[in-house]
Amino acid sequence: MDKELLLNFIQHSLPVPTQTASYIADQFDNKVILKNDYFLEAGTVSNDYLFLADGFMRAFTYDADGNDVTTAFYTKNRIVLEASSFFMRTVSAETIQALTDCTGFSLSFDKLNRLFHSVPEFREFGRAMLVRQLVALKQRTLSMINKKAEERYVDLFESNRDIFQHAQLRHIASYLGVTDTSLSRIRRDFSKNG
Amino acid sequence: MDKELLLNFIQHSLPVPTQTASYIADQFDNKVILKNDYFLEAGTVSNDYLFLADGFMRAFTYDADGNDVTTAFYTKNRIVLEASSFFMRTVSAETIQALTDCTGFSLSFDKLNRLFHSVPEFREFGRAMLVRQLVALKQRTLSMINKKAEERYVDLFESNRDIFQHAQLRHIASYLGVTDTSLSRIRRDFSKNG
DNA sequence: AGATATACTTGCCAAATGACAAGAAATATG
DNA sequence: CATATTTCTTGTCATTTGGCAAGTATATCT
Repeated sequence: MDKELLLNFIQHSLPVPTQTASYIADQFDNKVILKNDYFLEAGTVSNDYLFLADGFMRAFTYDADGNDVTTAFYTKNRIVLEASSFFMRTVSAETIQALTDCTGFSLSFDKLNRLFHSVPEFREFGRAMLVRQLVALKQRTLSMINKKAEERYVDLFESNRDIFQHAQLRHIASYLGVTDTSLSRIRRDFSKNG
Repeated sequence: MDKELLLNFIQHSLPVPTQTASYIADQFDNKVILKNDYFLEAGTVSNDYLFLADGFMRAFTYDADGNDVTTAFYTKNRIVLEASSFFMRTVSAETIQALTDCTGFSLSFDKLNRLFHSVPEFREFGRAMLVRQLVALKQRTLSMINKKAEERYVDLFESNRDIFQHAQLRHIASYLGVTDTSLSRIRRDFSKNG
């Protein structure tokens, strides 16, 4: 497994010389997570920042009635991170699970902090990481308020069609804030009228 | 209006010499927002970080049916900020409104960035600010999933009783994710059984 | 391929929530 | 202080959504 994709990602995120980018990439460890295995378990502290080179994951928690609720999907060439637990060193309420076999590159909390000290430019990387996480969460929160489930479904379908290739409809349903029964009805109406 | 409260807040957030804290505090401008006026309007870019010295505010947006939905409450001695718009320089989907006459100290985006350059310790302040915002948003998002409205009501009542002194019940209702009708019923059941 | 398990759709019914309206209470205004 | 306005509660009714179960389709395993 070579680190080309990771190197690409770093250079795309941060304007640093190739040499520095290589040094940063070298701090990452190879990570393999088999289908259905966990990258992070609820009740534990997240200790790894992960660049997902290949595969597909989801985060989930449980609602007040004990139903499994998907809170996020992660696709390849993107970051997998439960930022709140990772940065605050608190136990996570969410579990992150591989939905297909996954490979990627992980950076521990300690190594990330060492990079902050040894590579000054990397601090900007940290700041950008936080802002990105915050913006993504905010957008999702707002979309749950100012869009109907049907609209969120269409958005997801248009923008992230690959999710439909990997995730089960009940995972997508709970991500959209409805039951699988309701999603079924949304899909029926959508294929008729939409 | 003196800046003692602000100075206090800064020194509590950041281990810096009094002189440095004073210098930071000097960058803030006095801000007065009268009851019902806006600190931030939806559709504009947030340009101010605000330390609320006195008063009470709320943030709100509209749902798909056009209903006003409260997304946050802000109490005195705390920060008022729409982080996503402020840091990304994008238009805000939320409006932040004073529910009582408010006074505080604001710092513009430019001045904040200048502080990052002129006061190295301040960068840690920025990082901590982002993490706090992220954690708060995450906690709220999760509580909307894994607690019932009744439980969120009790939590809010126990932890933030002053909100009930200032906010209208319909604002609290939408913040909890229910209509004012439902909140009325929750309160009735709560005063009977709880 | 055949058998078994899992996932998806659909209909029916129940429960929860919202919409609306009327009255009571609280607050603001002249 | 009296009136007007706004907010809160509560009842009735309608709508939405979920729960459940049966049937269908799809995927998995040997």
